[in-house]
This record gives sequence, structure tokens and C-alpha cells, in this order.
Amino acid sequence: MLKDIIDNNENYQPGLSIDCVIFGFHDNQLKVLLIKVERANKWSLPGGFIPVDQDIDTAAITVLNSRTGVEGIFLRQFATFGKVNRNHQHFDKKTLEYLQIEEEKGKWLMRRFVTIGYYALVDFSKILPNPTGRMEIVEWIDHKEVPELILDHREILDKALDTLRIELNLMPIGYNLLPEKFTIPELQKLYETILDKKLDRRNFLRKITNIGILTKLDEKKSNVAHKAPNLYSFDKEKYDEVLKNGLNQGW
Amino acid sequence: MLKDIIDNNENYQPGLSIDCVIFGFHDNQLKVLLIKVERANKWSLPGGFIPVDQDIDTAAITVLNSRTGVEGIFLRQFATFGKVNRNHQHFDKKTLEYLQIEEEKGKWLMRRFVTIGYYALVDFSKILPNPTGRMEIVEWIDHKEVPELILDHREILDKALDTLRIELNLMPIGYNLLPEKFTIPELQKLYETILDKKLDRRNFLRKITNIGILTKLDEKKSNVAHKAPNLYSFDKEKYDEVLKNGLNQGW
DNA sequence: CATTAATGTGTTATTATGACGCAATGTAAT
DNA sequence: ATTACATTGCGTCATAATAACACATTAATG
Repeated sequence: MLKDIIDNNENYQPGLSIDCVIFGFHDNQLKVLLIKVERANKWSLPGGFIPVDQDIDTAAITVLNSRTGVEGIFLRQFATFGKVNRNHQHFDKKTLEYLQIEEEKGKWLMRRFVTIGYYALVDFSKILPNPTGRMEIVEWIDHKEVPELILDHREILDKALDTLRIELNLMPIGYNLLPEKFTIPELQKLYETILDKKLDRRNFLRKITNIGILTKLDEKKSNVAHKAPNLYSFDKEKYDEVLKNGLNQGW
Repeated sequence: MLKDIIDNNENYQPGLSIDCVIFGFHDNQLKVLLIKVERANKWSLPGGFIPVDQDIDTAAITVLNSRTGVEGIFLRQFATFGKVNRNHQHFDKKTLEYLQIEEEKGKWLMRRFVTIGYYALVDFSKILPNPTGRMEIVEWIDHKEVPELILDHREILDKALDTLRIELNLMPIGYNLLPEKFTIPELQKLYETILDKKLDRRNFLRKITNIGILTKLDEKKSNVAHKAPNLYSFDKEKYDEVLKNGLNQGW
């Protein structure tokens, strides 16, 4: 908990934090995992601090696991945010009192903070949004309906989505966001949602299959209206290969 | 100077620094600006610390200006490096003594540091590599001949170049690296050097002119062996437009 | 059993790319 | 001066990638 960290703040990097933009996909919506601590009236990105004996990537993984309960997730650093006033007056006396943090110790929190942004892609269906033992609400929220966030978290979220959009042209995506078996229309919806743009069904199929990362299964989706679409899975080996080498070289 | 910063370390973000990979282009070589402080046997990237009352971007600009003397430069944050041991045992007692830094104050330097990486593209011809009043050697070094660097600076440099290679597909480049007037073969050499790959002359011309950011001048390069190539300049307005909107959308 | 709203599988025109050919130009050698 | 040579400028052609669209197929629904 926050109080434990502050009471032992010498074990953490001062003035430096991590914030995670955790993306999931459900009901044809790109969802973001947001949290709201008691007493707060705004939502925030899940974040944390950096133990002095942990790599920042490790600290980011810790943040992610503590909120989602899953491991082996796609996690990527995308930017660091360091405007002087980004956390100005974020913790006031009343909040510190409420959190039972001594005024002296509280100064550690009140200093200027720089935060390192990570974004994660996770399988919505595997995540339990509300792990026990935390005094906070954790919720998946459609990225188009994100309410006002604390500090510069809105800017961080936007930047994460921008990065994701750009990286969509450089790497395959979906393995981390979709269940093991999925349909092409589902994958297309994912792309359309991220890009906020309609794509042509038939051109999408051609382009996505040409990448060579999909395995067509001998199985159709059941319980659907209209024609049952075919199920696909990712060929993990080829997927990872393309992830490493990138696609769309350009030059 | 370093001693001044350490003596007033309460004015700087603790455990956080900035390192800049400054690229220039000259003699068909991609150059990197490296520095070597007295007494050190390894080179390092120009870096600095972050005043508590300055945005990190501002602090990066300061680092850049103090080393190159130019303003209005292309500067971009590309990654943050935070392995636990990245600066382990970098400053030892002897070095601190030499720098006339008290042992107590020196502890500020010995803690674990996270560094934010920026890369810059500058016009080689406009930079004075050795600004006066600094007890250090500043030098342009061909990126293929970079000697051993301190800490993880090699990793930072490699990552900067990787980023540059990727961004070459997303934005035009050259405005910041070439003189005002340049030839197509020069621009091609720049691309080839960054990508470490030969490109076809004729296809390059077609692709680069199709972007619509070049103005063909009514002037040829003089004093050259063989046929004199035509001079071009960038159409800054269109260049900035493409910079903003990006090229090669992909999806 | 026809309707409907999806999916699966094409075609065609246009554009971008990769791999070249060849003439023009200016320096350097004879 | 004439010629050789390296380099530039401006093409062509075959192939691949992309955009736009047509039509048959499928399964739930009334």
C-alpha cells in the first residue's frame, strides 16, 4: 500500500514513478483498465513506484501483475513524462492525513515527479479486474468513454494510443488482446477500433493472411447470428518472428 | 560544472539524468557527438541533470545547447534506461576527490540513476564541437568507429539509431542534418548511411521526390568530380506538414 | 421457406516498387 | 583536342501491393 511505501521511501527511487496504460479488447471496444481510489473523485492509470533494487521494466511488470493477476504479458515502455507541474499540489494535507502519512514523510510524495509510461496489451477474458485486498476500484472502461483523469494521465493515455497506432504498422498485434481462437472479423474490429477507422473486409483478409501468422482452424464460431465465421489462431512461431523482424519496411 | 551541481544537488531531480545522442552527417558518415572528460579513459554521451524547476524536455535542450551552441534543433525523447546496475560503481572515491566533491555530497552521485535518452539531428557544419570553458574534449565520431563508452551508453546509442531507422519510415529526414542546399545523391547517402544499406539511385529519386518536400533549385553543385549534380532545398512548409502527418500509413 | 445480415471468394483498375537501360555531363588522362 | 570514365538525369518494364467493388454462401429469424 501507499503508506507502506512512503514509510519506507528510502527503498524507492525518489521523484520517479511508473504509470501503465493497460489495453484490453471486449465487445468490439478497446478498453482501458482504470482505477479509482477511495475518496478520489477522478480516475487514474494504475501506477507504482520503483524499488531501488529493481530494473524499471521489472517494476512495471510488478505494477501490471498486481492489477491484472496475469503474467507473460505484452508490456512496452513508450514515453517518459516530466513536465515540472505535472503533479503539483496533487497530495494535499487532508489526503495525507487520511492516508495516515506523517507530514515529514509526506514530503517525499509532494516533490516533483517524473513518470515512465508503459502500455500493455492483455487478454480481456483472462483478467480479474478487481483483485482482493485493495482499497480501490479497478474497472475496464471503453477508451472512448474515459472520464476525467488525475494529473496528466489523459495525456499519457493519448500518447499510449498514438504509439499503439504507429506500432500497428510495424508489428502484428492481437495475440495478446484476443482469446486463443478468434475470427477474422473480430481481428478486423480490433484494428478498426485502435485505428478509429473503417477497413474493407476483403482487403483486410488478404493483407492479414499474407503476413503469414494466422492458422485457419477447421472449426466455425458457434452461436452467432448469420453465417458462422471461421475460427483462426495465431501461429506463435511465425508471429514472434514477424514481431522481431517487423513488417512494412518502407525503405 | 559537475561540482556546482553536486554542491547544490537539492536543486536537481535525484537519481535521474538525461543523455543525448547527437547525430550529424559529414563526409558521407553518420557522426555522433561524444565527450571525454579529463582523467576518463572512456568516451560518453553528452548528458546532464534535471533542475527541479525545469521540464525534462527543457533540460534536454539545455544539454544540447551547451554542447553544440545551436538552437531550434530537432530533439526527440526515445527511451528511458533504468537497469538497477547501470551506473554501479561509476563514481569512486578517487574520482570524487579529484572533482573536489565532499564524500557526503558525493553520495548523491553514487545512488542508482535512471536516465532519459534523447536523440538530436543537427547540421554538422553549424556546430562548434568544442565550446570554450569546458574541461572536456568534445568530438564528432563516425558511428561505425565509436570506441568503448561508459556505463550503458553503447546500448543507449544503439537504441537511438534503431529508433532513427524506424522513424525514417514515418517522417522525412534531412532538414536538420544537411546544409540548406544539397544534392539528391547526398540525401541518398544520408539514408544509406542511417539504414546501412545500398539503395537504387533511380528508385530513390522517384520515391523521395514523390513525397513532395523538395524544391529543385536552378543551380548545380560546383567543384565536383564528374557530372555536376543539381542542388535542392527542402520546402519547409510541406516538410513540416509531412513531419506532422507522417508518411507510409500502412493501414 | 423466404428474408436478412453477415461471411467467403473472387475481379479489376490503379499505384507503388524493384530491377534495369541509356544518354548527358564534366573531370582527368592521353 | 580527343577520349575514357565515373557519375548524374531521365526513362522503361515486370511485378507486387492496394483500393474499390461484385457475387455467391451461410445460418438464424420470422
